Amino acid sequence: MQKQGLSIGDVARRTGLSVSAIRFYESRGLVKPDRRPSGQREFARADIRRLSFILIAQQMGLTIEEIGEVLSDLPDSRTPTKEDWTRISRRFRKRLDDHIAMVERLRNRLDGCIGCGCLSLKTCQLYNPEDRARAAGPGPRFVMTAESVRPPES
Amino acid sequence: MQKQGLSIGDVARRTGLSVSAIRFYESRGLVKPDRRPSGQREFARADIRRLSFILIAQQMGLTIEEIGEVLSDLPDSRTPTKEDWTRISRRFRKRLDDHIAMVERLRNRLDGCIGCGCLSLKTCQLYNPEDRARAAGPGPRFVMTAESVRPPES
DNA sequence: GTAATTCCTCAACTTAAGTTGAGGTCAAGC
DNA sequence: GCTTGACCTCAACTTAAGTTGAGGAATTAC
Repeated sequence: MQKQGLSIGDVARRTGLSVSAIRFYESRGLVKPDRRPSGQREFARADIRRLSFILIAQQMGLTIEEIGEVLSDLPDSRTPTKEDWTRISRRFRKRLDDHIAMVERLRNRLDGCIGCGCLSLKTCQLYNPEDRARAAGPGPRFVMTAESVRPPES
Repeated sequence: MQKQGLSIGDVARRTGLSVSAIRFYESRGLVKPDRRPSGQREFARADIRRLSFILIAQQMGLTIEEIGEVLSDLPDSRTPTKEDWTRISRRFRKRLDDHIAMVERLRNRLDGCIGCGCLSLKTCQLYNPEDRARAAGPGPRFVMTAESVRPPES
């Protein structure tokens, strides 16, 4: 049982992440690898799970910052248990449910518009400005995209 | 019947868009207002509908470029009819359906993981690297976010 | 007739999530 | 024993969808 810990390259290979992405996640506090005397990073086996989790969470639309908050619920001292991870996964379930409900609402409203063919400013619900995302300001708009999360059979 | 056309400020007021956003959309070819002799933009009434449509399409996750392609299906010469708009809306319906299906797939897989509590590298489907979005490279990741599209009753 | 708006262009800035590259150290293979 | 290859840091670049501001012209309001 080699208790040597993994190099960043090992972790990259096992997670499919790029080395630069892993360093970036560290800079954001999502992983905290040890350092060897030489200064090189030394990851624990549990970090692979942590990093894989980041990928899943991103697929669900969480930002790096949000993921950091979620992960801060994991114990820092001991290696996380099944229960630790399960508790966290359950929260995601709610998020996905909310998201699906919202998209279905949008679809229903669009259906109404296809039906009436209106797309008219006064009558069409889709045009209701109150209803618009209040996410104004510079920077990219983050929205749902079908492409960004690939279906199982690519 | 004043056939004067609308100033950019008028259009901004009626759509809820900012003046700078409208100029930006013009720079991307999504609207093509006339110019007055003085150089000021002059919008047609139909442009309001065009711009409102952009907002809806964005809620559905289309990029500006994609929206430009969709809008290029509208006749440039005559004012678009109900049928023109309906045809375009119908395409969105498909997009939304695909998106919902994908998120539901993701949810089902997460359910499996909550059930087994595994989140284990070898067994958990969520960790399958093949399954990961192949959208690598710099720039922001565009993903579905529940917050970015506000529900009707804020 | 002038002051206050509104409009014009163009360049630079913003955010997120990383990538790319320069310049330099460390470890492994032969 | 030295040459690859892996690793280190830090700064600059990328994309999307706009915003902000400078510097100047046109409209409107009184």
